[in-house]
Amino acid sequence: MDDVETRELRYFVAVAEELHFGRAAQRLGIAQPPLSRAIRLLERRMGVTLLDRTSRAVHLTPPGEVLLTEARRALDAVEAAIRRTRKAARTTPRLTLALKPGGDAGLLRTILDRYAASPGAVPVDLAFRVGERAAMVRDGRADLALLHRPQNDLTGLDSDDLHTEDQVVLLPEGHRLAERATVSMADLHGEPMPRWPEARPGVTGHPVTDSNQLLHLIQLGRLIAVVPESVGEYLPPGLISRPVLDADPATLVLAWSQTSTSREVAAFVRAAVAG
Amino acid sequence: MDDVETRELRYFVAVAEELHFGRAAQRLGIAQPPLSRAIRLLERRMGVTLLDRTSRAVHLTPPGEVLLTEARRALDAVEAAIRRTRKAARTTPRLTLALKPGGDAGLLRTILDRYAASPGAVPVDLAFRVGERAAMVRDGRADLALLHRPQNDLTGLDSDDLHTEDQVVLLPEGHRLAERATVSMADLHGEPMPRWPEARPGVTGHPVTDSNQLLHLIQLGRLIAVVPESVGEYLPPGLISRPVLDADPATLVLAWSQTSTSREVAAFVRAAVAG
DNA sequence: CCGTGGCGATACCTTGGCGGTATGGATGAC
DNA sequence: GTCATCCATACCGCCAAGGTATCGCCACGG
Repeated sequence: MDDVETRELRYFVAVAEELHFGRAAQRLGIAQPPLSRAIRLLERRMGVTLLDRTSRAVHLTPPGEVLLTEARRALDAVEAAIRRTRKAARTTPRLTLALKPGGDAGLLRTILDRYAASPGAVPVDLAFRVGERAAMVRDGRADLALLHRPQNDLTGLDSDDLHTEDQVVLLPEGHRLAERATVSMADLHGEPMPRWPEARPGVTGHPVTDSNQLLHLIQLGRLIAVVPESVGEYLPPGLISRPVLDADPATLVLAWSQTSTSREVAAFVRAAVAG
Repeated sequence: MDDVETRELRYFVAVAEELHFGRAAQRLGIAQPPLSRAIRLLERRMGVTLLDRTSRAVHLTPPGEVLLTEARRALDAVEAAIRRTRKAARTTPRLTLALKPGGDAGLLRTILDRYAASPGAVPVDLAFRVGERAAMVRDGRADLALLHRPQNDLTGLDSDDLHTEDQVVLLPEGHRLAERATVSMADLHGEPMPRWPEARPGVTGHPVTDSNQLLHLIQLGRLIAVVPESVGEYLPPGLISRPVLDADPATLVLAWSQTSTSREVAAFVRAAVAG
């Protein structure tokens, strides 16, 4: 196979995202002509036209669309390789656990204590992120993450279930559903819902980036949200929660990379599921 | 992140596999000194010692082991990107379906007919492989594969179940279990079992590469094997099958890449599950 | 203890190709 | 028609990848 270098893939991704050679070159920190040449060379070697260029506009061809997706994936894999290698070289191993603030259903304290008491335990760093937690595990920035099934995409990850709980809907006071003791998914149809970063493709809704923002938007009557009941236990004033009887239960899972061979990750998982 | 090129990863993988700079250089078609230099440069940029070298032997360090695994994965991703892009560029699309000879439980004829009758159907190439079918889908050599769950590792693949069947054990005539009408998994404990190429990590057993070889080895009394009952229907002389009552049923699945956006793959899957 | 052979590292040179600047050529806006 | 925009082409300089020759180290045979 004619060798394709990561540099060429990075160049292609930049152009494909910008759809503009000049801006892409600027983003890459090189001049435009070498970029044009590099892309043309890549196309010749692959024997495929990746971009339709007129002097007015640049478009991706269908194979170009494919390469954009696949090249991003390949570049992620290269980055993950480097990160995991560097991590493996650390003399003092540590674990990084990615989680959403408040997204541990109250279990984390026990898990951390139990892990810390196990032989060979290493320090655990907590990385609080709203979205991107699965991506962090995939590319090696985190060793473990607390995710929710089915909300998160667990592709490429191994996981163990920690806890399943029913879901509730968060409503502003005075909402038309606030008088009901319980609601069903059908009642929520048409209501504006949040879309978290890194949700599975196909999920639509109002983009939100953190939970305070979400609570604020609900309080203002702009959104409602379905969340695990443990999240709905302590709410700021102006918000109420109601059980959603027919919502799929949310399962809190502990996830880690399928490629992990780390003794520390295995020990942490053991501690987490032991209870 | 300091850019690492695929060339450097290929060089590292070659050295890590050969554990010998001279042979690795020969395999790569370059001279030994540039290879030594490239590896050293890679180590400096990553800030990690990957290889312990004495003038007598070369060993992988623990981070080197990690990089070997991860670099292979990353190189596979790059290759898959190129292959899928080229495939997408073909003016006359085709589908490639990887399957094990006889491993279709008799369903394939119907599926192919139904797909061929669907609008927009394209020619389907069949790739008969014993192992490696999942890998073919992952790296783009095949668009679809018939696999068995839980025997195959479906990581990175989407799949739909086609058919579930109970399993039987294949025995040579005169085997100690041959007189029994049925057996249980416990009865098979300690018996020599086959290990197919590309089995999930952790599965142990006598390596076999094709089904004729397997049948022959069973006939010779060297092995026994648990297989789906459709495989055990027509057996060469000297072999008998007995139901294994408590074996997990084997599910024949149709699998394809999670990253596939191909209209043709989607149509084939629809045709396959429609019945 | 001293050759000898095997192997990776070092030194030094050559060259391909990557990136830069200048400019051309096509196209749409007015 | 004129101008602006934007990608392609032409040409140049330089770095780094690859080649050859050689060194230094170590295991092994005698």
